[in-house]
Amino acid sequence: MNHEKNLAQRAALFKALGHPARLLMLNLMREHSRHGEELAAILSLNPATVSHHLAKLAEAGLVTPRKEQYYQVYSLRGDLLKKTLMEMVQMPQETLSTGVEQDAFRAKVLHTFFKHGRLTQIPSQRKKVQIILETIAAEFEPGRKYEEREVNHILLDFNEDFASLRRYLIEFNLLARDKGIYWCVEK
Amino acid sequence: MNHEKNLAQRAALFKALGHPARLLMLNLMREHSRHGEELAAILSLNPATVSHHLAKLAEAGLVTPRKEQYYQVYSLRGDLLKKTLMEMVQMPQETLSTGVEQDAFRAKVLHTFFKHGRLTQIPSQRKKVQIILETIAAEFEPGRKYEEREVNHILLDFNEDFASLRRYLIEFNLLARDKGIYWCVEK
DNA sequence: TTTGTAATTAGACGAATGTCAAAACAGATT
DNA sequence: AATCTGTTTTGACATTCGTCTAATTACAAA
Repeated sequence: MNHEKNLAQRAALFKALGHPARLLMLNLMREHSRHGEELAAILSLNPATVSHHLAKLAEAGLVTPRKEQYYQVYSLRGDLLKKTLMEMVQMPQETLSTGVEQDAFRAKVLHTFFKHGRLTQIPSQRKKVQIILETIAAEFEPGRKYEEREVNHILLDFNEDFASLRRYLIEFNLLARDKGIYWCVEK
Repeated sequence: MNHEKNLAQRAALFKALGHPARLLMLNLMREHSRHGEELAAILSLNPATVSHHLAKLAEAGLVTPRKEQYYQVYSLRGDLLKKTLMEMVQMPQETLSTGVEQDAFRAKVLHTFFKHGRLTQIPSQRKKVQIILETIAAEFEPGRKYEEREVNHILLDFNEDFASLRRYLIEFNLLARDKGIYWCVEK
C-alpha cells in the first residue's frame, strides 16, 4: 500500500525541517529568494553543503528552484508551511484503526497466558487480566441465562480454578448474577 | 544570546517528528493514552527502543507521561500540534535582519576583488559588480558637484582603468552627469 | 568556441541516530 | 521484606547524516 510511502514522506518533511542550517535558510528565503552562493556566504558553509541542504528542502517540497542568469535561485513554497503540525502528523484512520493497534498487544498477552486453549496463569496487571477475561467472556452467548454449574463447566475448560475466574468476571463487569442465575453483560 | 538555543529547540522539535515510528506513536496516542509496552507490541519494537523514542517526544514537549498503576502512560499534548509549520519555522526578525544577511555576501565579494584598497578585477556577475560599485560610490559626498577630472582622480585610487569605472557607475545609476558635472545619486 | 563561474555529484570521514540485549531501576503486589 | 514487572539506562553495533575537498556538470559571457 501507499501508506508506507505516505508515512516515509511525512517523516522526510519533518526531517528536512529538523536541522538548524535548513531552518535558517528557510527564514532567509522568507524575505526573498536566494541563490546558493549567497546562502553559503551568510551561513559560512561550503557551497556543496548548501547544495545538499537545498536538495533536501526541495525534495520535501518546501522550496522550488528556478534558473536566473548565472544563478539557481531558490524560493519558499508558502502553501505547505500554512498547514498545522497536526495536519502533517495525522494519518488516515484506516491506516491504523482497523483494529490492528490493540490486536498486537492482545495477541501478545494471549500468547503469553494461554497454552493450547487453557489459561496457564492469571496475570497480575489489570489491563492484561481484562484482556484474558474478555476472551473468556466471549464463550458466553449474549442474552442467554446460565445456571451456576453451567458457568463452572465452561470456565473449567480454561482453568481448574473456576471459582476465581467466576469472581473475576463479575468484578470486571463482564458477567452479571442474580439469585444464582448468570448472564453476560452487553457491550 | 538565546537565539541559538531557540534555533536548536525548533530543530529538535522537527527532528522528533522526523521518524516513522514516532509519527505512528503520535497517531496511536491521538486516540487515547498509551503505555510503553503496548506501543512496543503494536510497532514490533524492543521496549528499550520505544522508551528512547518516547524520551525524544517528551523532550520536544509533544507528549507528557504520568504514572498509572504499573505503567508509565504517555498522552498527546495537543496544543503544540495546533501551530502551523510556519509559526514553528519563523524566527524573530532581529535574529536575522540586522543586516548581517547580506553583509556576509558583501564581505566575501569585497574580499575577493579588493586587495589593499585597490580593485584587482571587475567581476562579471551583475550582483557582484553592483556591490563593488556601491562601495566605490560611497567615496563621493552626497550633494557635492564634481568636475570630471576630480571624478577620475578618485577612481584612479581604485583602478587605473578609471574610464570604465566611471562608465559603470553611470550605467548602474550610482553617479549622474550633466554637461561635464558629476554628482552621486541619492539613495 | 573557448573560458569562466555557479551548482551539483562523488568520495571520504567523523558525528549523530536507531536498534537491540543485558543490566540496573522503580514501584506496586504479595 | 521479598518479589515481580514495566521502564529506563548502558554498551555495542550498524546505519544514516553533515561536512568538506576534489572532480564533474551545466551554462552564460566573451
